[in-house]
Amino acid sequence: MARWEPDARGRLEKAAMELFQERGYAGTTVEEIAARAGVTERTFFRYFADKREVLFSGSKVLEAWIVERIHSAPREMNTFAVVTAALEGAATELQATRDPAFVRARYLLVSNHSEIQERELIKLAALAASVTKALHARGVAEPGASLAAEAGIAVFKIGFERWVGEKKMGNFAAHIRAAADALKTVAAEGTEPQSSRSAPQRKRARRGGDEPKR
Amino acid sequence: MARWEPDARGRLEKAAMELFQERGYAGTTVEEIAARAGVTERTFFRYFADKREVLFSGSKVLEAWIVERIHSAPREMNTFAVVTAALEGAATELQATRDPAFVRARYLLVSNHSEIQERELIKLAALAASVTKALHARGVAEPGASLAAEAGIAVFKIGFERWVGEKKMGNFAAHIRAAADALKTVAAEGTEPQSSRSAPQRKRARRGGDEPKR
DNA sequence: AGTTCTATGTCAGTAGCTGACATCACTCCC
DNA sequence: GGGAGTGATGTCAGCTACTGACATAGAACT
Repeated sequence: MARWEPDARGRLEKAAMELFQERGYAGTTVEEIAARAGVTERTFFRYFADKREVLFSGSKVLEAWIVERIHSAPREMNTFAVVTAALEGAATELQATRDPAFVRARYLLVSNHSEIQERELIKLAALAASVTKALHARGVAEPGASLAAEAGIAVFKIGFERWVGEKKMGNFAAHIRAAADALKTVAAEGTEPQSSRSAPQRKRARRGGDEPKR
Repeated sequence: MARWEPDARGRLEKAAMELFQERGYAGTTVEEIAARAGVTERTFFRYFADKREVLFSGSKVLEAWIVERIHSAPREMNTFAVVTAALEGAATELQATRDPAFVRARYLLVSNHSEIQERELIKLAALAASVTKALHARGVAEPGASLAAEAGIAVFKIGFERWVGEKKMGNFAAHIRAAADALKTVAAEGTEPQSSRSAPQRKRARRGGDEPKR
């Protein structure tokens, strides 16, 4: 028999999520998390660099999903399409492998605690950097690669928020596609009347029924 | 005569920047900052919510510049143009009122310390939220408002990085304009071949001489 | 059987941050 | 002009996140 219960990391993550929901993030100490997981505080910090990090085990996986898809995208596909397709694929995979209730609970936790939100944002920034690098490997030049990556992250964020905001969480990838289309529309609006900045505003075209209400 | 030296806040900010550059962010304690500013640690925390916050007095000003410009933009102007114009205006104002050496020093500090970078990112996220709100006030609907705001922030970030990256920092607003144009190009690429995703990649058009080397 | 490995525990210490209360020049008001 | 605030600061005690150094005991290897 093993000397210790296996999967201390997993137990710590589970204990942390439970306690954060029971008592709030600030209201629970690392010592309490460790105790519930049956280890000491010191062990917690061997697995996680700090208290927040316990909530972010999934971010490396997400990044891998996206980057892989960019690398394996057909050569002729244009940059923004590659990015959005990769995001849609990752979204589908995420939805297939994660419990929606967990995803929503974690989202609420993050959006209610700026301390955690900061960490989330830097993870997304790291994701953008990885996407940029993957685009460079496809031969995409600067600043197009960075812009496509950052725009992609914006699309992901907004698509995610609208997905999680649904009463019954539907198709994540569809929300991403909708956000990408909306971004294209917004960006294109500014294209023609650029020199004389007084052309009448065009109405945005309504796309098919995937968009949430609101 | 006054009981205390005036502008404790300013002295703290100055002392902090100096010490962070001398000994690094992690290598300087709040106590040291306070001592150099001639106050106690407790007083530091009366002016700033935490150690990082001492570096972010400028972010409210920047936000105000941008939001004001959005509110006062002509009604007929289209959304993305409003945002980029506001960013360009704020960029010009920032460049006119801040010492480039300070801006660069602060940038290097932020980009070398993930702890500070997290704070920077959440300030930008708050900025995006304010831009979104200002666009709502113009009658822009969701998700276009959020997307335009997030895309604008991406443009600002990348324009800023490329500006600070220049040996001799030139025209900030021009970098923002270049980034905005590049984003439009990137987003437009994905427009036509959407249904059959195998159309040949088009070369991106090179714009005029404002773009930095790299 | 002995050695080494590895995940964990123990302990002491630093630094960020907070609440409670004290101080004292200045100001206001009767 | 004297007493009662007021407001920026100091003092102090304390919590918690986080770290380095060292100890321990099964497990695995030879």
